[in-house]
Amino acid sequence: MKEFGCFPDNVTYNTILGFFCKKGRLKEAGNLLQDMKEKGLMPNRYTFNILVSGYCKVGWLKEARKVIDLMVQNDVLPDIWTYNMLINGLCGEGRIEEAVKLKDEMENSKVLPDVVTYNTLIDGYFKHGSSEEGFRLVEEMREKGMELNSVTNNILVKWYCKEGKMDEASERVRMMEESGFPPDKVTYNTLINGYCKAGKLREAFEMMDLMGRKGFKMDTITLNTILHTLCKEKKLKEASELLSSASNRGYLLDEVSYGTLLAGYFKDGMADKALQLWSEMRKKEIIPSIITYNTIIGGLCQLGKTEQAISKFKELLRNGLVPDATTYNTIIHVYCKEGKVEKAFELHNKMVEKSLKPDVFTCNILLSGLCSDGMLEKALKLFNTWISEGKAIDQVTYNTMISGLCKEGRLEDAFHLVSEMKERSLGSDHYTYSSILGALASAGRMNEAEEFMSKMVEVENFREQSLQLKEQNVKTSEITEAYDPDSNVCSEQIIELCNQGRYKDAMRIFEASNQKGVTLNKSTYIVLMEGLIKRRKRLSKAVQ
DNA sequence: CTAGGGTTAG
Repeated sequence: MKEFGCFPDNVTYNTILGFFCKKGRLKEAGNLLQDMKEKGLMPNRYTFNILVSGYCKVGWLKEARKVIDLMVQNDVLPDIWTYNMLINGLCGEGRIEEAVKLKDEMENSKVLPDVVTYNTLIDGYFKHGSSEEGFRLVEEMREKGMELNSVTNNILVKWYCKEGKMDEASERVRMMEESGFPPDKVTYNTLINGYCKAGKLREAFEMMDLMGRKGFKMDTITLNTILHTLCKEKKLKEASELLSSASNRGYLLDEVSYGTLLAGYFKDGMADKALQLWSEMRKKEIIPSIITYNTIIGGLCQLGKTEQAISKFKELLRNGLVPDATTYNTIIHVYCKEGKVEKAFELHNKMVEKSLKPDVFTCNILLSGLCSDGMLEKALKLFNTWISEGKAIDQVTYNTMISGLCKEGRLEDAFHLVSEMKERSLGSDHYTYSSILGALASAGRMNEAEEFMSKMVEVENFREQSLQLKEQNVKTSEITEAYDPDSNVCSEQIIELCNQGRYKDAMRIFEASNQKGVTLNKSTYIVLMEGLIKRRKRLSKAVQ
């Protein structure tokens, strides 16, 4: 009896443990493990592996390694699952080199890498920008006589989609049809998402049709893809209708479905709808993941409801969820916005304490916080430390520093960063332009402003950018941007003056708005810059 | 108990 009672208990525990780990609810997982030990049940290979997977999922790799040590102590050797999960964890952190090293280590031990190992690494390389290495591993698989399975192919399809190479993606799918691994549900969902992201909605719907004809029923992920696309197109009403009709027609909705619409509402300034949806979701007992919590916290922060945001943060901790980098970044951001830079840094330290690595976002937020709080020197120091430590920085990092320097009138330093940016092949954009332009205008150096513009335009693909922004502007202008009246009035005036060819006057308004610290619409900068270029051409013609 | 599709932040 005892023996019989014991065995199913262990399995039961493992199953529930797996459920909690999958959902990122580590606190509950920990409690359960404790409970298990108290009942005198020994963790087995499954138990250990479940824990490794749980820790890897939330990025606690050190803890995952500790579990592995514990395994060895208990005479349970790590198996192919353990290795693959750890490799996946490393890839998720962008630590591909270490992951590959682990694969080599496996080869030396008796656990040989399998197709899962390769797929994990290939996807890791694709996700972190080294597609050549990814393809090299595909070659290595072939050399070893390993067959590419549908997961491998789906990884490739996804990569082509991400690169916007939809023709090559379809070609890959055609190859799959001839192989032993025909396209599956994931393949179709990947393609549908690819077409949606590329703005080719007609093709996306054709693909949904094809998916159905191939006998695959639309699932939650297909629905969520469409929901996301509708939200992106600002068709919130349609999205909301889809959500309720899908639910009525028996489709399963999950926390991602709700999270998607929630984010859509917040982005579109419909905060009350968002909050309403949140309580609707809670009523349906759909448990939000860390990402959904991030959405609501971000939304509340945007509304200036910091207290409520913090209370949601505490709530997620109580629910046993593990905050991720985004969670910390969001709260660090709101502290910076409120001028509580010290509190922001405290949280940054907490982040490090929890072995979460501050990323580009964290850096950018802190830099902008320091700059707008009049601590430019500190910002510069942080910026330089970040660079000397070889950490990743991006366009936004440079733009933040350039803007900070420009606001203090340190134009020469700003110019220096603009060229440094180019050296790192990070392109300038309208943020860069507007900072420099604004500083030059404030200093009354109009001629240089124009000169700077035409110089930039020669190098960057400015025209394309401006076309893109104009397109975006058509969409956003359909919805009233009511949140900043100052910004709208100034923007309209500037655009109107530019249309009349009165660029000098436009610059004057620009200068004034700049001094007041008013942020203009993206498109205003573009219109103004184009105007300045036209004027410059006109002047140079006149001289000739 | 591991790999591939959908959600978040500057």
